[in-house]
Amino acid sequence: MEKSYQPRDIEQHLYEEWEAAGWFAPRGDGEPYCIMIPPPNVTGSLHMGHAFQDTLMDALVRYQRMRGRRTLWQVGTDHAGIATQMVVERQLEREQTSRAELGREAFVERVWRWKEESGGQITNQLRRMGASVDWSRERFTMDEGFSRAVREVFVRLFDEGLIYRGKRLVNWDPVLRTALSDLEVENVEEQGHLWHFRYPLADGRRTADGRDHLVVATTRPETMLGDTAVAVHPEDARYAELVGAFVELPLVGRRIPVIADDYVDPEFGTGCVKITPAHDFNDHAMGQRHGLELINVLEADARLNEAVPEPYRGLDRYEARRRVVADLDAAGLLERVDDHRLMVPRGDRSGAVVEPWLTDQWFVAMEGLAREAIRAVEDGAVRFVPKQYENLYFAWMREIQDWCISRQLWWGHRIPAWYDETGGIYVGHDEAEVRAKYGLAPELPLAQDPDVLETWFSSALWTFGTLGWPEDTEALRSFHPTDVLVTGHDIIFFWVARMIMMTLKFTGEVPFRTVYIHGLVRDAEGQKMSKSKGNGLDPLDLVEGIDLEALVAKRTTGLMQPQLAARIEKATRRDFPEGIPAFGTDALRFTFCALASTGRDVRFDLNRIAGYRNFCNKLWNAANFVRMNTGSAGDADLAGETTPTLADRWIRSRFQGLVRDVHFAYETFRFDVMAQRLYDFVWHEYCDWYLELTKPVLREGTEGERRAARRTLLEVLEAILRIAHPVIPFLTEAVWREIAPLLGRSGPTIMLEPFPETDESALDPDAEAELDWVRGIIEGVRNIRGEMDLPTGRPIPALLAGCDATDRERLERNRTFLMQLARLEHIEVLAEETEAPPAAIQLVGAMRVLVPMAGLIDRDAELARLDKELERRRQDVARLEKKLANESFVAKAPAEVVEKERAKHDEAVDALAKLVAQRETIASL
RNA sequence: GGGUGUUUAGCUCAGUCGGGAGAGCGUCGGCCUUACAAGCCGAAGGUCGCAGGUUCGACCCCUGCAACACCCACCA
Repeated sequence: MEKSYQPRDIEQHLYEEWEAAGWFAPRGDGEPYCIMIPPPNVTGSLHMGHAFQDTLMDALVRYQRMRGRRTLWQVGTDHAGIATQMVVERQLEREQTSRAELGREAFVERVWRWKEESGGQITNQLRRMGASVDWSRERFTMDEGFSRAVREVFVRLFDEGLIYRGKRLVNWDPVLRTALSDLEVENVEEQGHLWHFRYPLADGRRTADGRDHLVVATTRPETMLGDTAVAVHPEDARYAELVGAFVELPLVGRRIPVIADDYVDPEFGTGCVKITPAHDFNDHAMGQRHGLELINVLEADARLNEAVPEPYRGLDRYEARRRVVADLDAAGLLERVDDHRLMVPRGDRSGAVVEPWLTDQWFVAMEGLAREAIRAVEDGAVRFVPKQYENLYFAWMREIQDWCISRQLWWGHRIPAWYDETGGIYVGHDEAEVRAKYGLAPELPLAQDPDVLETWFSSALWTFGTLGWPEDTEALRSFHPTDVLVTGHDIIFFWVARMIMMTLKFTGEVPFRTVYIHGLVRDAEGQKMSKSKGNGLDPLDLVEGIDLEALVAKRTTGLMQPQLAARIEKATRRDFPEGIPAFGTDALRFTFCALASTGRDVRFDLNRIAGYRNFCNKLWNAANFVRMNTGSAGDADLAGETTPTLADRWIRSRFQGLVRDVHFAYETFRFDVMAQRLYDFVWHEYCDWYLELTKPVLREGTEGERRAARRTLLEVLEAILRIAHPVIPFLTEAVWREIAPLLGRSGPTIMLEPFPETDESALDPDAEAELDWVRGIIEGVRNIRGEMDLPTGRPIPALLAGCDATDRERLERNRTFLMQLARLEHIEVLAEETEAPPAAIQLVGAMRVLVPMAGLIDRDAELARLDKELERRRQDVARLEKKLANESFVAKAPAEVVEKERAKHDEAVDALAKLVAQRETIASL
């Protein structure tokens, strides 16, 4: 083994070996356990969020695999319709061509080629993270089998009337020129204006106060060309007489009615609202209530169409806005313009302002599906961790709208619907089936719907589609429902809810029993990591390291907004002046686990990963020590008689506590607690104490004691490796292969060894109590040594005063430990009748630990130290006295609590008295 | 407008059953101590966001408020 920990030397080749050996596939006849990976975009790359969730899934999967479950971690990628199509379209743009120029077939062909080229990147990154997914079962959402499942679902939903086609007002992205679902629209607050226009009253009417016009306020002037009414509140006295009257729509000249509708807020603006039923969701609803005409004034690219007066035709919507405002102003109809903050709907991929637009689209009727899915969570068939996400889920599901699933894209699952020339709709797996199903003549011309399904429609089938549905496969029977879904809260609606609905509908089962929701990974300032902000980190850069220049280049190339490059570069040079060192996969994984506390986002801080890299190094070096003391260098006979020391009994007992806590942490998805316990046990118990206690035994112990120490060193280390393996698989595997043979374990890999289970018989409260006693003395002496600046190398004498029989026995049993770890010259019990020499003092329970001052300790320094301690004890006593003097405390608190406080009080009083006496002694010197 | 989460040491975060708060990093002091200087030993550092309430007792339970973050929503 190398002297220092070098992750790059071990990680890569171990993974290749695991994969080649087929150890990731389900094996054995244990109870099945299954996790489905949230399929990443096939043409994307691994970001911190992926690395985070993949780490958590891998820990769960490795844990269950080691516990003997027949474990499947299903892997695959998503075709990610819009995202992927956008990437390829941008490539075409650079080549001075376009998808229109290529044509549909060639374009789709081109996307497939790009998928083949780039699709390996994310799976390779997944390998580098150590993910123990079953590659032999890798799936893609557009592979033949999965596509069949998608068509099957569509056809069945259509045949049941749960999928329908209709002309509806939908969210339209005029840049991508496709419909979007409500979820794909982000409403962002932006600064805009509120324009006040005068609409002249028709037929010579006047308002009550004598004006000849109404004033409407709008944030969308250009849509006025499609107005078909002006609305007021029915109880608004100002306008009551005008309801039923008409205004003349400026610029257009159309007579439009004044209507009353209680949607109108009389407090806002003037209390008059222009109504454009074809271009606003609220106006559309009102139009339906009042039978208003729908006048569509926009083309697919948001330019104005033939329905508007000639001067505006063909103008972009913003150009039209300027013209409309200018023309109204020129006509004296612009009353005023206010600044106004408003929510602007933008497409989540393109960033374009989305238009409500009337088009023919396909929808899924959600109400019934949602009802079942709500019940599944209410009944606990699906459980969210943390639980509060269930409320979020319920809130959305109870207000659910029908789902627009058609997209005007070319990359995706083509909608399995055909039309005849009269608009008749036929749905089936393919054209032949459609003709047979509907009894259509072979010569009847049919054309397939040009649109594709939204990506989330297919993702919703992920848990059962990947296992072979609609066939009744062995995999489906074994692994469905899956056990846990690990995902971020940002896709609860997009994906989790839809999976629950679709899976219940088609399998009658829930897709998973537990949904573990993790936080989002943010940068050290708490900002969301994103390419456009240039604050993202590539997990592999943390694993392998990257120098500053390369990092700057990576963050500033290919930006959507190149003008940000300078700022990003500056921030990068500030945050990573030395670049990023190579921390290794294990350290990164450990960090993710340690940061994964429940219900909050995680700030990724380089200091944390550096600390956990140090932890890996610590474990590596501990293993080094164990090997040096147990390998062929010494006598390796571990089989003979052993005489365990206190240290051996203690560490085995403590290890049981670790095992118990780690199991509990996995059960409750507290990866942070698990990491904390591993860190604490390995570093502060095994290394700081057990290894140190072992040194004198190995040097001076009897043969039986030495053998016991070697065996315990090895056995506990080996068990540590197994318990830590799900988190830090590489380091543990590398070390385990060196260590295990010494214990006669011959398995080929740690990943198939059993996970440590609790063993009550190893619990040893006596040993734990006695070692606490030993520690108390050692720490007492160390405190004196540290406070008095006595060099570690200089042995000092110690005396124990106020000892009872147990203390004396313990001293004799543990003299070697005390001498060694406290670096003592000698240690003796001070006889009852003997007067103590001037000494620095530490209290250990009722006992006093004394370090004689002669020649070592300065009187004033010791007085200062004593005063500090005295002050602390005085506060203790005061607090406890006050508490016990409180009659209602004594009367009402549980007896054992009162008793405990009394004992604490007595001890504190006793300690204080001893310190006071000691202070007098020292002061009189 | 509605909802959720967060607020604990200089920083990043734990804190289970209500019984006077912990870790890592950083800081300060001492150590090259035969596994590890990516280390060892010791120390300092807290008005648990604010105000009330319940309770013998509150970081913890209740109410209100504030700040920050996020989600949802039709105020033109």
